[in-house]
Amino acid sequence: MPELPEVENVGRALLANLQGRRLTGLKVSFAGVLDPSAAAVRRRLVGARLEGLHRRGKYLILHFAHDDGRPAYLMLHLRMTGQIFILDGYVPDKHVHLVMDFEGLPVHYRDIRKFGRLSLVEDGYEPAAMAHIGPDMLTVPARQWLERIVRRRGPIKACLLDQGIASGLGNIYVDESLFLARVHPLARPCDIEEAELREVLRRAKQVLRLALRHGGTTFMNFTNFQGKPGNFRRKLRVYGRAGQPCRDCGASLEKITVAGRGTVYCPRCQPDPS
DNA sequence: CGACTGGCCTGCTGGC
DNA sequence: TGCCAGCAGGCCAGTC
Ligand SMILES: [Zn+2]
Repeated sequence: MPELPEVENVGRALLANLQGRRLTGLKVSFAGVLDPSAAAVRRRLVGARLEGLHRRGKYLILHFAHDDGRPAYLMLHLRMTGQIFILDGYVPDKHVHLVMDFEGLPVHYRDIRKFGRLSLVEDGYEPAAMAHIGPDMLTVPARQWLERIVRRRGPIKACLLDQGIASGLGNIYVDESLFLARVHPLARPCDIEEAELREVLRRAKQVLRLALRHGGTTFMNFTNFQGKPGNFRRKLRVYGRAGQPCRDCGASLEKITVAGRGTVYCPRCQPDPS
């Protein structure tokens, strides 16, 4: 599922292929992915040029401008299974909901579970729709992140998934970050030493940067912009490895549910907080 | 306000 | 071989 590194790669791909091009047409086969409506998106965007984009966490905002200077902003969130294909000879299947035409170059939006959204917003950086989204996890200063998390009483895993504290981590990289920081997913930030919290942030940034370099983690639902699968999955330490031996100590990795998500951790490397 | 839960969706898997 | 329950999870609305 696309997390920060995958979304960053999508953004780079969009810029590399489409910057300066004009959106000349929009074919909609499932309007539910467009907010507030297919008609509104078409009216606002068709005819405008893609000038740039901005990413915060897993959100992308595409910056368009019409010839008269009028701006238009489209916020994109891929959620679980959203994908964008800009590939020669791509044949859309039943899960392709949009085809955006950029002066003859077709851009396909595909989403098996239909959780993803493309929303018109009023600002290119701080739209109202993102008012509750915290700073980007990759760049948030440690001091700011600590202020936002240090008094929380819920499980640290739930806090790392809470995009209002900092944005960008999903289930995969949360489990990886906590393993690397040797912190139990149920530990509470309000009980954790500051140095240990700092280590969680440091590891989270490290994991995100590493995944970015490797083109992201690819399951069956993400293809990076060259159409090649990302190869970060091989490097995962705990995610998807329940019951297998810890790569550090050999103990059998355990699986529990935290914040409604499957959670894998090493009972020896990440000792119980109680 | 913070913590927690259910619902949205579809494809895949395992049990019978 | 087919059927179906259960699982996967990011985010939001609703509840306490
Ligand atoms: Zn271990």
